[in-house]
Amino acid sequence: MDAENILAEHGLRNTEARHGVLDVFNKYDYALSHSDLEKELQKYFDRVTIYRTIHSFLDKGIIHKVIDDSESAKYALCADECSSDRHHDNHVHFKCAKCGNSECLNHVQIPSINVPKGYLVSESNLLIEGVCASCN
Amino acid sequence: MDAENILAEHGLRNTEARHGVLDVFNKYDYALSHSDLEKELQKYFDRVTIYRTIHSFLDKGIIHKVIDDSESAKYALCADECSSDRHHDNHVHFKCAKCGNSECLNHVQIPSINVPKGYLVSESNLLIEGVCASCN
DNA sequence: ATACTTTTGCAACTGAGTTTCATTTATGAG
DNA sequence: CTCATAAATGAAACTCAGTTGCAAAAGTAT
Ligand SMILES: [Mn+2]
Ligand SMILES: [Mn+2]
Ligand SMILES: [Zn+2]
Ligand SMILES: [Zn+2]
Repeated sequence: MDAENILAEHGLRNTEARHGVLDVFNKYDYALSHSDLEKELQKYFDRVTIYRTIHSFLDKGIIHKVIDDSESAKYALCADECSSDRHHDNHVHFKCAKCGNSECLNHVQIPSINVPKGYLVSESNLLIEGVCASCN
Repeated sequence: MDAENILAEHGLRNTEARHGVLDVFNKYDYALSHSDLEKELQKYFDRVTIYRTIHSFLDKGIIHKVIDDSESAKYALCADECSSDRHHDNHVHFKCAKCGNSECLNHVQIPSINVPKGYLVSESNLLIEGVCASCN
């Protein structure tokens, strides 16, 4: 799906900054931080605009946060039909110790876990660290 | 085990700051951030000392990092015999949406996951979000 | 084309974490 | 116990991620 349609379907105005950010996400197959985006886009857009774009994409279900022990937050495109109302990003994330990239293992589901009595689960987040297929 | 022994066993000098930080960790049953520690200890020690204490405890295997989608890092005491050489913190972490606390579910192991061909796993980190037993 | 609303740029700000260096403290040898 | 040495601490300054307020610019519907 092209950038214009993605924006329209999630109720966002079609602006150059959003288009540009989407293009960068499509260009890489691993999760990107604000500074990754800024490296490619700072000639065109202000850093605050990039932060705000990340927020609206998160909010509308265009991207999801990839939790990672690194200092700064990373984000990746949602694979399925996520929306403001509901994210279905129930897959495992993999962080490579060699290249440092974190990627979505979209086809590896997070197993359900038995928690102790009294606890209620709403969502899970699983990060696996190791060496990725490209670096191995 | 008392603070002095914990420090000695991990090859750290017995100082007031380290003793104080250990006491705060023992006082709470959930993971603490630097600012949580600072709230209790700022009258006695400099904030930089608290940062450095966290680093040496991490390094020596006295505490481990609790990964969490929150802005700042959190840490918890290691339950088993962890050391510089080896951490055995293979348990699930639980973050409560109500109270905001993250705790170690020390008795809930992270299951092993089948990753795609070509990937090598070295460690896993599982965060479950929901409502904790106290808030439920 | 116009009016209205959202988005953007810019500057200033906050908060987490780090670095440097001089001073103080813990520890082990004598 | 005293002293020498290495390690730990405090203080100030700094870096980097992320946020806020506000005026200007751009998108959208009529
Ligand atoms: Mn993902
Ligand atoms: Mn833990
Ligand atoms: Zn890799
Ligand atoms: Zn709770």
